[in-house]
Amino acid sequence: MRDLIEYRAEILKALGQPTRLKIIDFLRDGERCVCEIFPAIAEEQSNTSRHLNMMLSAGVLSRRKDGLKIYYAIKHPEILEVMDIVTRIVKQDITGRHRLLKAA
Amino acid sequence: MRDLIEYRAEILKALGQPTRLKIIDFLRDGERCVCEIFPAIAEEQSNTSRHLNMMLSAGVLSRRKDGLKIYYAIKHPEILEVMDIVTRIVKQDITGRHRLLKAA
DNA sequence: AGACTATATGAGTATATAGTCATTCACTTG
DNA sequence: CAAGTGAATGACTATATACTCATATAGTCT
Repeated sequence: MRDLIEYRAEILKALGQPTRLKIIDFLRDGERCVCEIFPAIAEEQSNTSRHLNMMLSAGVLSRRKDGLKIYYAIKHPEILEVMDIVTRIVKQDITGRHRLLKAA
Repeated sequence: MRDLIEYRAEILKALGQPTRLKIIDFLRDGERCVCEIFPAIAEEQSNTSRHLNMMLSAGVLSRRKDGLKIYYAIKHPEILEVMDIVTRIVKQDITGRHRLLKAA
């Protein structure tokens, strides 16, 4: 049970970085190869590759080879649920801050 | 909209660390003061304080003063939903790995 | 085999993070 | 106001992270 915490942390950490979030957002509609991903998020190929690998070993993404290309996809649909919930929290908090700013 | 990503990443990063996960787990039943939290998770008071502050500014926790004591609580119930989903993913993945190990 | 394309990796750098120990700050109460 | 308690912070260390540039690897096609 000790590792459950580590494992959960690994997944959440994998999601908690802007470049990786951009990747997740881009993969929302389905699998994509690296050659599509790195231009879409405007990052270097090598940097993108490292982030993809990191998310793969965290259990967030899956990988499929097809000839020269390697396709990554979001491994669990629940990941998208998580993202949606977090987006909801953020939006709530932002409107909350506006309210505070107006009050000040 | 640029900041939405940063904000989401901040929240997820705040959740993606074992010590902080222990805190979240401990706060599941409601607010607790620092003096209850750090013994419960077996971490130093100062380290605990830093993590609490970090999660506070990430928008994950809320804080309430009462005399000498400071009570922290999970700010959004959705955070717990996120934790539940991630736990589900982990358990799925672990049974998946067992299957793989047995097959090997 | 040789040229080509897609992805991964080595090496390096700059910055961030988690943690510790000692101290300070904030508040309460005698 | 002095003593005491609970929480935050300064200073430091060790490690991890994100990123870049250059190179290596793996697969394809002629």
